[in-house]
Amino acid sequence: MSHTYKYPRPALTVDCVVFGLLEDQLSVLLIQRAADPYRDKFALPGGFVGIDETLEAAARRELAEETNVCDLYLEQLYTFDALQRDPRERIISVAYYGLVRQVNHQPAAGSDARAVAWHRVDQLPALAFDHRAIFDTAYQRLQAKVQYQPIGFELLPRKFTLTQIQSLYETILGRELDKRNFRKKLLAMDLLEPLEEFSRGAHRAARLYRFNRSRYRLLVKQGLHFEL
Amino acid sequence: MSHTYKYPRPALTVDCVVFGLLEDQLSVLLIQRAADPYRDKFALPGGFVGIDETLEAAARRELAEETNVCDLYLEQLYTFDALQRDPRERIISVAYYGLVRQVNHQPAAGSDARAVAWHRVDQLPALAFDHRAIFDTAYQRLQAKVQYQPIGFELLPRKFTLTQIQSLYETILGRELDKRNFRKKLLAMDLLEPLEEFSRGAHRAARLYRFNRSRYRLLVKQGLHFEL
DNA sequence: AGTGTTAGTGTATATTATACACTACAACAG
DNA sequence: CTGTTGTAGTGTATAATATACACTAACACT
Repeated sequence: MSHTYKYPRPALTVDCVVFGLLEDQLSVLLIQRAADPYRDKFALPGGFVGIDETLEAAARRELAEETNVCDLYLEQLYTFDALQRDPRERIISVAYYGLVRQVNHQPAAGSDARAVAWHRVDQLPALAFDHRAIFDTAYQRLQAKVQYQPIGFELLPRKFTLTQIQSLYETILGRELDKRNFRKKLLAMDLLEPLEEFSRGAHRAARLYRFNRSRYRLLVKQGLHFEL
Repeated sequence: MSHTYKYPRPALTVDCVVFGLLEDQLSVLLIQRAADPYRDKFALPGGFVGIDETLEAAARRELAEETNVCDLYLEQLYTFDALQRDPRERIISVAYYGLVRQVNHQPAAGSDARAVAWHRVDQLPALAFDHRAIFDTAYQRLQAKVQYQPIGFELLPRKFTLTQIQSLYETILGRELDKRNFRKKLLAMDLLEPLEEFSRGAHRAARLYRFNRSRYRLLVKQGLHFEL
């Protein structure tokens, strides 16, 4: 199981910036490395790309192996290529960012990872390699994207209240939004299906909504685009 | 000069979608392949990434070698990773898109290329590999990006008239724009320096302008962003 | 001197974004 | 069972922005 090439090739990895809501705080999934280099340091989950798998498949495999997280929205972010980003050898890494709906399925440490945990984006520890730069790129992209594509819903449960989604947007964008204007705009897009279900708990119950994915696809086809 | 790795690695290439204006038509730089696979077919310029060069450096090197084009705006586009995109072996390609100011420096065929030429984007021939998909992605990105970042200027000479830039935008976006509104918005951004020079030719001379890059950077820092 | 072609300019209207405050309802405590 | 507390839910007036639209100015050429 050894392979010879005429010219030396950069190694190829994927790294994943997975966002989720932990106690209503935007958080990122980090592992603590079990091996050198950067042993014990925090890092993004990721690993080498097999010869017979797509990048996205590699990202999903590594996430499952290292963190036990699966079934998530994943999208390619950027390819990081600095010459010295890894002290071992030349490694080029294709970064993906992901959104998970429930932070329920507790992440479980797997191979290569001493521990896995969610970390609030405003309280990140120092990261290994150039992972801080990768994270920054992902966070910027999330902030930009959330304003013109309805990906925020990927972070919420399938049924949610308008208040929930508003506070999600406030968390991501880092600023407050006007309740009435937010609801007006959001409902005007006609992407949310009101349900006959209501939230339970102390205080007045709020109506639950569901994101209508097929309606979204239809609107995109017709040239209309979501903008918040 | 032979290298052994424990596990097989995908090969890594860069491909470039270089846009330019040829006779006022948005065009793309294509080579005609000199070697198999896809010998004689049209393709995007590109090639393998060396172990000691960044992706952008590889893109610039390949462009210079194959097409003699240099000094251009270049930006990473997307990484293409389908399993069978190359019939020879597993190759992952990082695509870049570029904008060149003058289509003067006639492209000259170099290694790997039988011929190099500009092709209007609305009259592209069939392309080798998955290069059609790469081109489509690049064109979409250009159309999207031109509306919120002033990259269009990279396609024009350093001194240009308002009519020139308007018709450039019309070409890229594929629709007509209102002259007065376009000028109003563009000038309101305060990114163009009016010069005391005028175009020459048949008919009334038009004032020349210059893009003020440092002013642009300043505005971006202050949170203001270009939007057309 | 006249003709043809492009350069250059302002205003009125429609659309969209913003700012803002009260009532309705449910749970819980007493 | 009633009062208190905390969240849900709703409309309008104003400001800002986008759009639609037509004529005069300047130069080159005949």
